[in-house]
Amino acid sequence: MIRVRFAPSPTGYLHIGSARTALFNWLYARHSNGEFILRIEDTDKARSKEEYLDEILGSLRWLFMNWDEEPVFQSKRFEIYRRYAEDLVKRGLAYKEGEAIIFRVEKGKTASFEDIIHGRIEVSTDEIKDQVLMKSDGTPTYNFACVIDDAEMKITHVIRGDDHISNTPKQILIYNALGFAIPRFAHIPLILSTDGGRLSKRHGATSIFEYKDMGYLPEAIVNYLTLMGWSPGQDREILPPDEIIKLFDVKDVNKTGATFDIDKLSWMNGQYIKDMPLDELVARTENFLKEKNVIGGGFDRNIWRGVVSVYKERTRTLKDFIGVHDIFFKDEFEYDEKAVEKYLKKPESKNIMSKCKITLEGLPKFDKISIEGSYRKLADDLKLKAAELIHPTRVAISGKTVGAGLFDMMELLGRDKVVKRLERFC
RNA sequence: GUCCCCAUCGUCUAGUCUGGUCUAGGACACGAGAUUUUCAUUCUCGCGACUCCGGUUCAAAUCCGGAUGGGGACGCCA
Repeated sequence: MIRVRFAPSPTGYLHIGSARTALFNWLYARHSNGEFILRIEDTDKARSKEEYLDEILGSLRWLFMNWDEEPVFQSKRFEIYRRYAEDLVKRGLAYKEGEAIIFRVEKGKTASFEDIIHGRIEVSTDEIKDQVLMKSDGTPTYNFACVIDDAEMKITHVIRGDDHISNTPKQILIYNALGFAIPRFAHIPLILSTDGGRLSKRHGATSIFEYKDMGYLPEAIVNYLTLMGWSPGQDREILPPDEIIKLFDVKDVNKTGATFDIDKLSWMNGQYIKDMPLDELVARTENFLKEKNVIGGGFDRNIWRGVVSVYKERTRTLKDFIGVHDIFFKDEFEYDEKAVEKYLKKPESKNIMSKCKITLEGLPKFDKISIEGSYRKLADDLKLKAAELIHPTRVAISGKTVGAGLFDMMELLGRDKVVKRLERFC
């Protein structure tokens, strides 16, 4: 039985890099019918916070990562670490220095391990200093608690970031001293920020919930993150979670650090929006708008359904739907100044808008086919190109030069709103 | 500074293990064009990379060595 773990430290939000580490663990567990365990590394009492833990767990759930057992908290296991440390002292493998317990590293040896991704890695123990096991304040160090927990939790594969490669030889020494079986290790490459170096706050959003907030879908994030360091081959890129689970294997993860590219994430998010069944997208956009407190009195789900269906092909994030919502359900929305200037401030503009208005008021039926017919006829009568009516109308009713098909928009808005908005420019 | 890891288009990657099918494939971005009432959709085309130097070989992106570059670690942080 394969058992992997994700071991976050609740001293900050779950960021992109950690989420990817968690994801690779989770994918590997699900792929191999194994177990995915959570261990909370809260030994640093000063920095660990409950709210961070909640956010981390919430982020994992949001990204579909379910775990199989109750999470293990290191803060509840201090006695266990102490016992192991005392035992090492008794056996002469560690010594006390004040309240601290320190592991003695024998020089002139080699600490080595076989990494699933990198192959064999060897380090001379001459490079390794004696290691603090228990700190003076009675808490264990990372490398000590990590070894004991991975062993006691029967973790078979330790999948973690590249930055832990140099910790591993130290941990190997402790595994051996304690007589524990050594798990398999897979050190996955880090995610870099655009200027190289670690991903950090300075270079845009790093926390998973910020991406949620920006209107990215969890399945798109999972898909995108998986592709940073792994590829299913056959030039495939859009893969729903189920498909990824089927194909993913840690041994296929590559060794090179990857730079996070939000443009590609956005493109991918747009693909997921485009391909999502309409009713699901309607529900999800509605939830998103509710969370953002955008939805007010005038909201109508049937109209929204129509709106979503004409906009879904051209929308990249859920957040884009906020502006769309406002156009259809609010009377006051932003007008793009330049667009107004370009299409509605010409000498003849008022006259044209008036004619449009009168035409629309006279229509027996206000559906897109009738509207389009009337507009094309009016353009003919005025000896104008249809575009010369269409563009100003679009700006007048939506404030923007871009959007869904104009006649779709007009039908969805309904005659009253369209006429009122045209009046603003008559 | 010491140790470790890595090295294909601007970015993510395929190919590297098992050398020839790679004058290096795909995607994002970018540029041009087409369609469309506009566009943020779609389609077509284009741009664009094997870090360098040696070696092995009939043949190297692929194997070996070195250099350079980048990243990581050197905490009683995790």
